[in-house]
Amino acid sequence: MASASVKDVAALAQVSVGTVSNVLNRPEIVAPETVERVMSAMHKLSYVRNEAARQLRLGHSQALGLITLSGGNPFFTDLTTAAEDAAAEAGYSVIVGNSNDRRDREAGYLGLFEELRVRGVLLSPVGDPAARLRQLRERGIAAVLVDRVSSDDSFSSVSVDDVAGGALAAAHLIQSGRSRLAFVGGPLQIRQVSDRLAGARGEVAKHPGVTLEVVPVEALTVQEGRRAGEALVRRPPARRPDAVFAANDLVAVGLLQGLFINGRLAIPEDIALVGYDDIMFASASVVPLTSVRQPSQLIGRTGVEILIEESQNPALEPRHVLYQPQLVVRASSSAADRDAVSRVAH
Amino acid sequence: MASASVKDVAALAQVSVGTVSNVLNRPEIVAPETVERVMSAMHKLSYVRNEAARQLRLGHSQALGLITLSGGNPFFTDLTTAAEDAAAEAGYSVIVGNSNDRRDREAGYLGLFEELRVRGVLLSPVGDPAARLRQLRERGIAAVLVDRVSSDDSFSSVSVDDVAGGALAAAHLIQSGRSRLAFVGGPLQIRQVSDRLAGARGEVAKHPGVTLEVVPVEALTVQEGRRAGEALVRRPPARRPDAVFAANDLVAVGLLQGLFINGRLAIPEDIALVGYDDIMFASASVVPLTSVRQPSQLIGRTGVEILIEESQNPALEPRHVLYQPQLVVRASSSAADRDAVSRVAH
DNA sequence: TTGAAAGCGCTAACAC
DNA sequence: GTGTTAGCGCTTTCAA
Repeated sequence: MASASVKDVAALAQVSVGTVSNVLNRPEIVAPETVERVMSAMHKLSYVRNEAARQLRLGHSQALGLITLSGGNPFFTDLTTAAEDAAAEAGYSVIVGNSNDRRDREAGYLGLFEELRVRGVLLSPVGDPAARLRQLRERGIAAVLVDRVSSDDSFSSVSVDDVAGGALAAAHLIQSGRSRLAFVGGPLQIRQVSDRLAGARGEVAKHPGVTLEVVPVEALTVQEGRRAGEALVRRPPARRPDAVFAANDLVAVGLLQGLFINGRLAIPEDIALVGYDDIMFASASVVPLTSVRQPSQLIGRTGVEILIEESQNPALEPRHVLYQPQLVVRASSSAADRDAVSRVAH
Repeated sequence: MASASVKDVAALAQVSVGTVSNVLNRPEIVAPETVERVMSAMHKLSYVRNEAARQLRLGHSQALGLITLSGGNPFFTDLTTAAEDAAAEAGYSVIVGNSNDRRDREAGYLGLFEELRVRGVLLSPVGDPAARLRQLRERGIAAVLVDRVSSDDSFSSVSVDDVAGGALAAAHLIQSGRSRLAFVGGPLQIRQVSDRLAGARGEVAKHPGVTLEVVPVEALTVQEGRRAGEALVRRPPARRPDAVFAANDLVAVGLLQGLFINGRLAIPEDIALVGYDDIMFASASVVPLTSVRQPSQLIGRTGVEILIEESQNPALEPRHVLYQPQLVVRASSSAADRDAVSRVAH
């Protein structure tokens, strides 16, 4: 019942605990015959190394912390899986926490990771945690941001150009002949959200006569998107936008439910819709969704790689990797695409 | 740089380390004025408790392990979130791992959790890990299964009646007038999959003239579903099923892509489709999906609650909680529903 | 190649 | 109320 320790193994194998530790960590320096004997003792006692003791002695764990904005968003699950794979290859494990866009939850995980003495933290920040991250750095914990923070360039970042992505979406809508755009997203403290909006604004500014309205939502979820869609439907038609850019695909899917399924507006005829992330459900939604694609797996993998390098060498110059997003056009913004599909349906 | 320890705090506050430990763990037994002094010293040194040392001393961690079958499946993300909430309320944290239906990955996480000396493990098993779990139990680590394992009733379980769910789906399809059913799912070693199939088989057996074919897939993913759909499309129409029951909604969404979007078959006219889980994308898919709903959050919460109780009292009798699934009918299996929606679209 | 011993930071039992 | 101390299981010098 009480777990066997190195001591028990040593006793059974008739060697010292130092030798047991050596077969665990540097088997090449101990005599093959001794290795054999120790291994068999471990097996007999079903010995399992105590990670806490190891970590206490070493001064830090073999884990990385990852804080995502939302566990339900396929963009982050893809990113997470890739991060775990990259970490595993380097012998690290990953502890994942979701802040759900809340500063207090982010702070909570940062505290937990600090107590756990993780080697580094990869995070999609809510607001601006730079001060907190500097404190972790003091303690030897590296940090890499998914999406850089404005106030402190001393932390490496891996991001996608969200301003460019927002511009891409708005330009496409304007080119399709739309002039009353709405941006549905929030909270604006999230950089991804405000950048996508800024990109769209920049594009709108280039086209006189085109307007952009902001419809705020409390979170980037299907539910909030549906609520926003229902509110839009209740407006008199003349006051409705003719195109909507959603801050992510979850919101876009919710808008589809609110506008199309419940609200009975035609997409894209009445309102054209563009989402963001190109999650795997985008192409299979009730009206296939035009979306801005991000390389989620690449972001996760690159982030972990930089994090591991920096945790091993804190003196490294911070790096800022910026990937470019890509527009994927489908039926929700293009009548041609819509008809191609709906003709088949009947 | 080197982290401050209780010793440093004690020195600065001019008390002993025992007192520092007491303000950390039982502040009510130390004089208010002393608490004050110690707290301020902690703050000055930005002291953060070393969880590894605490855990080493205590003999176990304050964490629970959770192993899901798939991180990309919204059913499991819902379950996970609810589990985390329930754990947090009781002062535990949750470490999550995805086995992706692979035994070796499941074994890997079980090993990691054992090294971490977690208090308990909640898992959706691949195959039958009962022997391994008994070994963890020896070490004082409790286990609760999401979906019970046949070979050992001594572990508590929280599951949904998958046999009933499969019967529900098949009965609905047969009642809608279909007679050549196909079940798309796999691997069959996963209990959820084989039970859903068994339920469907039982229902089919009651109706002479109705057949059920099994179309195996390697994993319950959108990609595998799409592949299966494309294979079905390539068959001569007479050899195609007139109804498909997918082992989960991810597969169903993939089938929708393969059959409808790429294959240009009419859903439900040519093939009626039923999925499983009722994820939030089911109602917003290209043809809204009929699905069997499971109480994912309730499962996660109940599982954690039982786990915590059992980790505190290993002598408890194992419990088996069984929830009932519920059929949600949408357009993918019912022409009436489909027309209601598609009429609006034009 | 192996053994002996110190010490990582913490908690809890016991003494004062 | 507070101080002293042993020891959790491990790794890593240093000696032999």
